[in-house]
Amino acid sequence: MKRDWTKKTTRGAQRTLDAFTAAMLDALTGKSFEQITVNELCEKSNYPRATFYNYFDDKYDLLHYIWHCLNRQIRLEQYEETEPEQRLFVLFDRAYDFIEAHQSTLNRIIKHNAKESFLLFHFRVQLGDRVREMFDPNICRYRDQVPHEIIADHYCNTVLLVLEWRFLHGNDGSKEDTLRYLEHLLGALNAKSLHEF
Amino acid sequence: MKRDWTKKTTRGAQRTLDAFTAAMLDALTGKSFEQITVNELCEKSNYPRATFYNYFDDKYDLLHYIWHCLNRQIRLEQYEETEPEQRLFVLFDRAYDFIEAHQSTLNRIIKHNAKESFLLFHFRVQLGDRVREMFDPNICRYRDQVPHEIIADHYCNTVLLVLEWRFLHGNDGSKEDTLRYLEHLLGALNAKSLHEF
DNA sequence: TAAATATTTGGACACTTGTCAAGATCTTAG
DNA sequence: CTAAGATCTTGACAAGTGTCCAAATATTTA
Repeated sequence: MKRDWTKKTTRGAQRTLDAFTAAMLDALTGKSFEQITVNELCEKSNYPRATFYNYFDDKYDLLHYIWHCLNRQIRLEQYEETEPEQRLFVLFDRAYDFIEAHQSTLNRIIKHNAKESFLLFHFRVQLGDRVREMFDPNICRYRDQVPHEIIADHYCNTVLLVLEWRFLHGNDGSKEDTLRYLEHLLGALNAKSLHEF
Repeated sequence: MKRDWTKKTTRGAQRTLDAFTAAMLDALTGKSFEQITVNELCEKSNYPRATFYNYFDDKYDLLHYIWHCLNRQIRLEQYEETEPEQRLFVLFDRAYDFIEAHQSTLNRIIKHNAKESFLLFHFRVQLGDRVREMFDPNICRYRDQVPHEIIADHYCNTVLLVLEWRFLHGNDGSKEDTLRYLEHLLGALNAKSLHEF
């Protein structure tokens, strides 16, 4: 990470970042991530190698940047307006809709990256960080019995589990079905709150 | 993966595999995985580069081999003798004891690899594959309400979550405490079976 | 034991990687 | 509009990567 992605960028820098992002996403629809080289990304985007390294440490860093941008598109800020017990549903709802909207691109990518399970791993890590903020110690129920970090990670894991089952493992099914699975797995912890919704 | 690790190796081959394993583990106690080069592993183990590439595709492949060997040391075969409902406890029990036995080595490694979260990711993937075998469709309860792959992954995730909290995130606590957290998180799905144990 | 077969070794090769510093170009405040 | 300052481009570099092949060594088979 050569720059702070949360800071504003100049128009020129944004153009360059967008070009590398597009080059990577384009490359990913044709081959696996491991096969992609920095040279190739520079050829696709018509930038010299040194420019790439101006922005990113390596191709993994670019991937993290891309996940970061996509992650930002999942708007979870509204959870502040909702009851704590319903934040889990907000997370599921927003993430489901977001992934569904990008499903065709996603399918093209995983077609060539079925075995590169770490590809989406860092997307998961980043989302996990945000979810952990949603379920801080003051909000988590059962905080006397189980450490709140465990609760937060467990929520995050479980939401991502059902989403990955639905979108990554080629399973069809309605949003309602998927939600039902989620409710079942977390039944013990907050059955009431989810069912009430 | 240049060879089938499940097949028997000759004495000479085993000596070579052991040497590269030792070299990698030794290197990992001094620097991060990313900083380690194949050249370095060959110098440490006094083997030529070509020999390394005889056995492994790259350093990631060696890491997978190491996880594979460690994974084999966690004996889960006994689950066949137990009631299906208690297999989850067997998994927790064996994995806890195993990690505890290797805690000092583990600590030295994560000291230099705190941010390389993918380091243990593939260990997790491999263990996940074994856990999925433990909870096949014929065994999982609630199989009519939630797909069994989801149940199996959820079990695996949750066991690994509490173990990672305990051993990777620097939290102290007894095995009993850790088990209690696990029971709580999975309470809805099999509270009875675990409590009965 | 000796010949046949397989594996290991060392060096050479083409390629990728990440860094650097000097120069070119774009931005923006005055 | 212009000059200072920021940003981008460029080619060269040292080091790492993965493959190949022929010679050396080890293992198996007759």
